[in-house]
Amino acid sequence: MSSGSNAILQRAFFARDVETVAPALIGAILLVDGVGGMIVETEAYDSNDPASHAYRGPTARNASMFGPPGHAYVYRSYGIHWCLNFVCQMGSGVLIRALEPTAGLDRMAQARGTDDIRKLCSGPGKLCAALSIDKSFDGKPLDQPPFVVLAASDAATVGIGPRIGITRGVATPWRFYLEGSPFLSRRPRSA
DNA sequence: ACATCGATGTACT
DNA sequence: GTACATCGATGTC
Repeated sequence: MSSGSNAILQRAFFARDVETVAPALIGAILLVDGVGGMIVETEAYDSNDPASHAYRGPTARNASMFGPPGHAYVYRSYGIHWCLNFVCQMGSGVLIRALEPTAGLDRMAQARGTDDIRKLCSGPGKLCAALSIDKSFDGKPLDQPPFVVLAASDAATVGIGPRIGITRGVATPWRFYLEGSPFLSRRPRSA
């Protein structure tokens, strides 16, 4: 299948503006301890963006967003779920919202309590549960174990739309997804 | 199809 | 006290 070599994405890949990195991650592979799949949905957040945790500057929670690019920013959402971001240039990050599961399906099913492949990783909280990602992963480099992030092997058809679940910055269309994928957190509005 | 609700850490007013 | 980058369950049209 892969026409390319599925190169490991290094720090330089992430050290760009999120508006560029977020769509470039569609079709990339994310594994944590060998469990994961293909990234099919992302959102971009930068420090000028009122929807971003980084908007009001560094705090204890968002410190990783102001650290070096190519690292993880993991935060707790609504007091319950964990969510994973890839840190890009200073104070910006890409929220990983959905995966198409390809590796370690049995371990994901156990962690999520369902066998339904479409429900394993179809949302930012779900995929962290499926991959057993928690706060202990915050600040870890993405180009070293337990993370593996591989470049997309084929050009993806990337859809663009408004971000989900925010109340500010709603006009900025920074949600990116693999067109037609059945593994998204929500179905995009059809044209 | 949509609306509402409960679970609750972290940051804000 | 209120809001929130969520999810799953429950209720209604």
